[in-house]
Amino acid sequence: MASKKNMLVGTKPSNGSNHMAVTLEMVAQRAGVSPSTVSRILNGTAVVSDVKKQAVDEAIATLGYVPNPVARGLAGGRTLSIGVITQAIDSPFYGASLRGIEDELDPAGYSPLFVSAHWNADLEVRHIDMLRSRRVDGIIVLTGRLNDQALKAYAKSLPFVVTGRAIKGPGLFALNFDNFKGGLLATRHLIALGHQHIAFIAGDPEHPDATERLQGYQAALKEAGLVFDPALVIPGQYHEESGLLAIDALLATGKRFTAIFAANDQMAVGAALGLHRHGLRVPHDVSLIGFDDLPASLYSVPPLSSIHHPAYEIGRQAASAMLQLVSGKKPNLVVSEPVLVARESSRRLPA
Amino acid sequence: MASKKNMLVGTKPSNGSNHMAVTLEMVAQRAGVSPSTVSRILNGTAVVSDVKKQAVDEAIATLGYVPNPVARGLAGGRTLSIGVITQAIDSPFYGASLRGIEDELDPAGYSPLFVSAHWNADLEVRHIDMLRSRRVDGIIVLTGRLNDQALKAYAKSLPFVVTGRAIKGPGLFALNFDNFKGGLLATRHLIALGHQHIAFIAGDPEHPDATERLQGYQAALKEAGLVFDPALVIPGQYHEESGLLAIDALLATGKRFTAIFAANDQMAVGAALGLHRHGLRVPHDVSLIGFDDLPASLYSVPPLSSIHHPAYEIGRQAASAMLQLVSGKKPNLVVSEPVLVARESSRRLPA
DNA sequence: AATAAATTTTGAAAGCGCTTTCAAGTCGTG
DNA sequence: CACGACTTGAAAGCGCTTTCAAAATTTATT
Repeated sequence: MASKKNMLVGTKPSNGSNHMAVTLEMVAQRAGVSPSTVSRILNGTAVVSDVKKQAVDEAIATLGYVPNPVARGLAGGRTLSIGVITQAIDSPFYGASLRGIEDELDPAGYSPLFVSAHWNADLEVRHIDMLRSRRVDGIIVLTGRLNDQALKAYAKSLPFVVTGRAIKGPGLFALNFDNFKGGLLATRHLIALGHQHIAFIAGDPEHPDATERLQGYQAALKEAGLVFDPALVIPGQYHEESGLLAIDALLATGKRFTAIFAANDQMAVGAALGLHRHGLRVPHDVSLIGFDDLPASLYSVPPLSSIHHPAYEIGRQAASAMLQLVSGKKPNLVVSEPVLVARESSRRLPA
Repeated sequence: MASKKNMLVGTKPSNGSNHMAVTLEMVAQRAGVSPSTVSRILNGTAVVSDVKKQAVDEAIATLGYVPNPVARGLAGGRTLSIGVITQAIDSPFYGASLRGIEDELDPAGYSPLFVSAHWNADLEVRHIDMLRSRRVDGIIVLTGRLNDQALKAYAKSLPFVVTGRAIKGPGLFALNFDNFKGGLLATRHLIALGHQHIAFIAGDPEHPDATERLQGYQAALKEAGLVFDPALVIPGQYHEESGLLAIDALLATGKRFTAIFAANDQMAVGAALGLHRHGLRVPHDVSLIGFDDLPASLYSVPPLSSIHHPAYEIGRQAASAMLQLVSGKKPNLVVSEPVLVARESSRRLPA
């Protein structure tokens, strides 16, 4: 029983795992077809007769064949990997988005490639180039720093999904969250509780979302007929430390305030500590509301009122949109609206 | 001026980025040498005459050549990527380690491939196989669930660096943190402050680190001549919720306690809220200490005393060890010792 | 000094595992 | 029985690494 050709055997790596590098060619041989046919079945790039398909499917099953993504990538095919540019891999906010991306990509057989750009446009460009050299099938940019122009240019050669901005273009999809409305909701909440002197701890003005939240704050004040006092808005950088410092700055102005709206939860937490240091109690002496509704905010003392920002969901949606994009479809998703989550850090102002 | 052969030109992708896919072959042609020579220079796999090396270096520079990691991977070479198995990409604790890994790998030209195993051994295996099919050069497992046996087997074919356990083997390096000592330190701190009735909120007994911390707690009690009361140790799962619940359980026992040691900061935070809900103030009524010293613990109200667990540093060290491993060296690192960070959540028991 | 032998540098060519033309082979139909 | 519509295989890459052997040097030998 001489084999027709030289039989392929596959190299069993001498490691414990029985991960026999079985190749497409071995599958072809086993099924009695050509490698091209196997490839076609795998990718559905052509019609193949049922008998052969059956034989191949069986060969794949018994051999436990798994396509090699690296070879695929080289051959010009897809690598089944998606680059994800985040600003900090350990950010409590983006972390949820990353998980969403992972959860969505995994069942589809795609792997995310996470890189942190640290709010630095140059680094962002470097990472995009790196991801392209690694032949990712698409790139998701979470609140990037690149200008729309550059993004559009990149999107011409590779699918892009971006969050935190409104932009359109071929091979480009954007998911934008309504930060203005969020700011509006937060401020209205405080106003509804009877507060008239509301301070605002702002985010980095470099971030569009930060200024949008500020605008929401101003709009709410205006619709309630309250005066906007610039002295009551303290600049911050979106991290805890700046929330802490903001309290000192705020108190130093000598201005009266009974409530604070922080542009994100991290600063709100810092502010809470700052108030505590000055002997001010939340919400007894001052009401506090944040923005983003981080998982941890549920457990701060007291639990922080906030504007829910669906980070996890946004991650899933971004990944879902990317999946559509790579399969040639046009994504059609809308990110959900901000919603107020009133907890114990804000309370009605005693009459 | 006829060119010798057919000149290679390189395909300029029609995208905005001027990312001209220049190949090694083009470099070779430009420098007047063979591709093999260029490859050898790039990888330092053989001695090359200075003149040629010079010519190649120049060609690389003017052409702006960047090796294609995908092709490299296929050709059996390295992919310059390291798989990293974490338990949850959005974990506040592991996040810091991931950042450390990223920071260490990046300058070396390596890219991390992060995947979450969600404390599930099966998923861990699936991910390891996936990473291997993607031809990563090594795998870092942060506190995995796999048994040492399996790990050793895997390490035979691919460098592995693991944290959270003590194990040795060829191609395998482990970084272990002294959880026992950490538990000892935390408990001693409370004892030194005069506390005699110290409750312990335990972590998931499935995790060795959790039981080690418990042992540290018991050892400290013993050395101080205090009795160990099993009723005072409440089981938990390392997340906030279980800290919150633990307080209810603790209070339900009717036992007296003036201090609590939570096996991690997340549970400590939950416990803080639980105490707050019951009208108990920290540290006035009960002192509280956590474990891990998460970045956020600095900003809880009041700032949480904790045992510093150098997550970021561990990440860097794991990556550094991996870099050594892939370059054939034997890593030689020791992870730093736990250190007590006393903040405002623990105070001396009034006499 | 001349040549043989041992070394070292270099290039040709064969893959790595898969995709994708391109053309040949099969059938069905008018 | 010729021709269009499909299915299938051969073969050429993708960009790089790596034998293998030839070419260029150096060292040894008489």
